[in-house]
Amino acid sequence: MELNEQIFRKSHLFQDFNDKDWDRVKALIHLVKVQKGEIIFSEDEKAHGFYMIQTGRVKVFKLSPDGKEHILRIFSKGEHFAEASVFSGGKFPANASALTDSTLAYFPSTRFLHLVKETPEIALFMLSALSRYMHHLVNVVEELSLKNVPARLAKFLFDRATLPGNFAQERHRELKLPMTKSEIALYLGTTSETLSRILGKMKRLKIISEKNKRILIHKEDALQEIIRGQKL
Amino acid sequence: MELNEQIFRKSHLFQDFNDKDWDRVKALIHLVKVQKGEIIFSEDEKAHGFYMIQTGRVKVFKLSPDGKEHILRIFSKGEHFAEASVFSGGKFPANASALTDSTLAYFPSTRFLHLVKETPEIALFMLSALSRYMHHLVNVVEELSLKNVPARLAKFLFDRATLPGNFAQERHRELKLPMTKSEIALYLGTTSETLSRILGKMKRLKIISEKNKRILIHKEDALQEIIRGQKL
DNA sequence: CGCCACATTGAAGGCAGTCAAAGGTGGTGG
DNA sequence: CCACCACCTTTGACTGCCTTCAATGTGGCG
Repeated sequence: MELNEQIFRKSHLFQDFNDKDWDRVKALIHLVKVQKGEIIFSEDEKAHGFYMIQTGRVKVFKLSPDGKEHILRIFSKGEHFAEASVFSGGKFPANASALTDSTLAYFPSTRFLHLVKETPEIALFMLSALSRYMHHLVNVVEELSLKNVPARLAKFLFDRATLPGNFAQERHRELKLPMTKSEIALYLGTTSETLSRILGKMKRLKIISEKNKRILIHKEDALQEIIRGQKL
Repeated sequence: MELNEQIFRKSHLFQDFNDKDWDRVKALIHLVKVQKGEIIFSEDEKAHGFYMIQTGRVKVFKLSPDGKEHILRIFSKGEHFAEASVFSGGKFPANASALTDSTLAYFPSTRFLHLVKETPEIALFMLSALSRYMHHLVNVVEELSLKNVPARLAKFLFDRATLPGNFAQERHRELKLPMTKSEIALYLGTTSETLSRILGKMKRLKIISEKNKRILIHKEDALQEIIRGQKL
């Protein structure tokens, strides 16, 4: 196991760094290997640093008192998480565990803060990254409180299908399900049963179809209507 | 109408600034007067700067396609909002309007970014502020998806009652309602009718009582149980 | 082949939203 | 000073989305 620099130098956090700055960042990194299912950190634990993924996938999630789980986000190669806790100087606001065996680059708070103070560009990159994530969270709040489950699912499907990398020129948009349906349900703040029912209804209405873990979107306009609140 | 410097110099964003740095910040400010109900900015409008409140109260909210509103947060004197959009360089993620006649200090993005580049301390303060707000948003997401309305209300009451400034040594915790009940309902992602019913139930169970816009908490433990998911 | 996790389907019940109407409250102007 | 008005709050009845519980179906893998 060793550091794969390319992955990190391509990340939006470090992409504009010159060799000198990058060397200083690199010096901070501790590589950490975690196994599938392993807890990386827990809510309310004192935050000591943040992570960037070299290989594998990690989920960041909240637990309710009775054990119900809501996945806030799933991170994969090149993405970083828990960076906010470095600056708030407090506790982790959520839990993180590995979905697959993973290798993580760990950046300790104190040394990283030191670096930021000496390199204002880093601060601006991080501000930009945090701002974008905040924008995302605001949208999550909107969807949870203002939209019903069909709308949230429709948006999820549409967003995934229009990601760069999926061919938009095709007659029908298509997406690969990035996680199990149970996980998607937790991500959308609902249950697998409800998700299954709504997917079933969409299939019956021929809005979508499914074929070995891939969803085909047949009626993009109908999907848009549902996102806008049109009842299914 | 003129700039009240003290309010801003006491804010956590600028509190550690010396006179020279503050003068540079001050030079950026445009004072803006808005009337009750006036829109300050709208979602998806190009973000051009951020605001800090000199007097008055402002709500930041999301609208669903059919006009339903969810208040993300209410800001008052000395607080700043929309700072994230400065760094993401994109659009406002939500709407803002004045709850009362207000005077706002407006900081244009480009000039402020310039300042940040030259003053690393500001960057750190902003990182810290954004991190805390993100922490808050993550909690909002948790509550919306994992907790029912009674739990969200109970947490709201408890948090308000334990704010520094409210006397914790009193036998019964107490809080002043910071906004109308309708606004609280929107803030909690529910309706005024539902809020009214739940408050009524809590009063009937003698968990709380209300007396001219103030809530008295009689059974703190019961409130905690409700936060933890105990049914009302 | 049989296990196990994931997925689907059915039935039942509850939480909360909507609609409607009545009661309360504060502010304004006559 | 009080009457009016606008807005907020409360209460009732009803509806429906979604969760929960339970049972059955399915697919991958040792």
